[in-house]
Amino acid sequence: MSATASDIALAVSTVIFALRPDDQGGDESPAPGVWLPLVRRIREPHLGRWALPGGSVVVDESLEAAARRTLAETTQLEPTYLEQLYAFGDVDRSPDRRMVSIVYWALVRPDEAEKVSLGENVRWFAADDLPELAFDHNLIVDYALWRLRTKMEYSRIAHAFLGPMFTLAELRSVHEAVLQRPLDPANFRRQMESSGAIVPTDQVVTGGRHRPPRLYRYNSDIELVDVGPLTLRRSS
Amino acid sequence: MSATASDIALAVSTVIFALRPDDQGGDESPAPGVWLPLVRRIREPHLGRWALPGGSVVVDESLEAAARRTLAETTQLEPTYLEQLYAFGDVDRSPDRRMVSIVYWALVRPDEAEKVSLGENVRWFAADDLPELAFDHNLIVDYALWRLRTKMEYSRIAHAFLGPMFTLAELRSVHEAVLQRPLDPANFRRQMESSGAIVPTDQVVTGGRHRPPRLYRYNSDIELVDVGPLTLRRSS
DNA sequence: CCAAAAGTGTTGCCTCTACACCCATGC
DNA sequence: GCATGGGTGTAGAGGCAACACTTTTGG
Repeated sequence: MSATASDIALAVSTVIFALRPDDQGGDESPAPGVWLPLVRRIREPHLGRWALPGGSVVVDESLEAAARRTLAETTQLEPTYLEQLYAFGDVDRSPDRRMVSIVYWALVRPDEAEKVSLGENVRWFAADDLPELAFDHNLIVDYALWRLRTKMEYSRIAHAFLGPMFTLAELRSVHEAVLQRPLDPANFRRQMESSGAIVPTDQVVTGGRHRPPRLYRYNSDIELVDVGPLTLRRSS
Repeated sequence: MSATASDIALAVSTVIFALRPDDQGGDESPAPGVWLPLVRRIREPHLGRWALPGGSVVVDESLEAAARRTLAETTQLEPTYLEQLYAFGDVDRSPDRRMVSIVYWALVRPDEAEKVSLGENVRWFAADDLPELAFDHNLIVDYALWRLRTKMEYSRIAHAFLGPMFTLAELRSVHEAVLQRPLDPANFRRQMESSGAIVPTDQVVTGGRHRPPRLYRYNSDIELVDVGPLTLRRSS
């Protein structure tokens, strides 16, 4: 009950999602799946196990800044989307000392994902085929996946996996990869168009073996209204 | 970057909602509104201002347990519903030292709400007519209100404001108070019945000036599937 | 009987889904 | 021409809002 500092360690961790082909050396165009990078622990507890990237919060940075910093330090990633997930603080979640983790979840584009410096201690894993992770990180990833899938259905976060311009087929394949089921191209098109979330450009993609698809851009005016009043915090 | 303890104070706070008549001494049956109890700060910073109930986390209790304990200590309330809201950790949210607050939000029944020991330092406030609160607590309440209203539309949390048995009119008045708009009794009945969330009992309420309404009970089998995989944590 | 709230029926609108069909390009 | 994915049209099912209507009580 000290008024100046606590005996509880405060950390941030981040679940970063990217879309990658499920079979990297196999077929020419396999359906993409959800992957995430993990880092190997180089100290006890859980030495050698894979864990979410993260670290301690420095006293003069916000929680979100801490998430971005530790993410860059461990994986060199700069996410296009970053949102708080949950604060995990059960008493026994770390074997050696009491630890409270503020967990964020993030999305990165495939080209950004390539910048991850792979090595002995950083690797990509398919989100639905993880080993036993350190601490309660399996539970955390499950929750983050649930949030990703839930939010993909009612919100417009799919563009965070893509570049500034994209075809409707690309956007649809993002949804299909996350939701793990095929979507009707015709209905998907109408839903996206009527939502006002995307804006057609006057450019098309040539070079395919078929009719050239139109390129779209995200409509930044119609911003997602699904974070509630917390978006106001950015302006203050 | 110490590995044992941080210079960051860790606290929990809770936004507790209850339904109360908006005009307490006025008309015979005014439409109820959303109220919350606040405590007056008895030390700096923000001495004298109203603030959310809360306190420090003890090293051997979970975050949720800390929320329940501090809530009981300051207001004697034991909520029927308690869920984590958000972790607030901006650098400048407390003027004297760095503080990270894990905020919960809770619902209590009106009869429970009466147990609050009112006095100089604890008072109920209408949620849409608050004074300037300590720290960033106005923002926090706004966010909690948004979550309450959003969740009321897709989830079944309204019963947390009621006792074990209730009429459809009572359940509807809870929705109307939270959503601040009238609902069609006929359509509301069908939505609730078809959702399977409520079970009719064989009891009715007599004594009114009209046809006696049937009493309903909540169906605990169909539990809310809207918290995701985190509900599994309770069993572990 | 009358007032008032409980409870039921019905209609029309809107959205989503499934699927048929046309369009534009490379080969 | 033909294969392929881009893009449009459309009929049926289901959900929801609005509102008319019947039922059951107290006075």
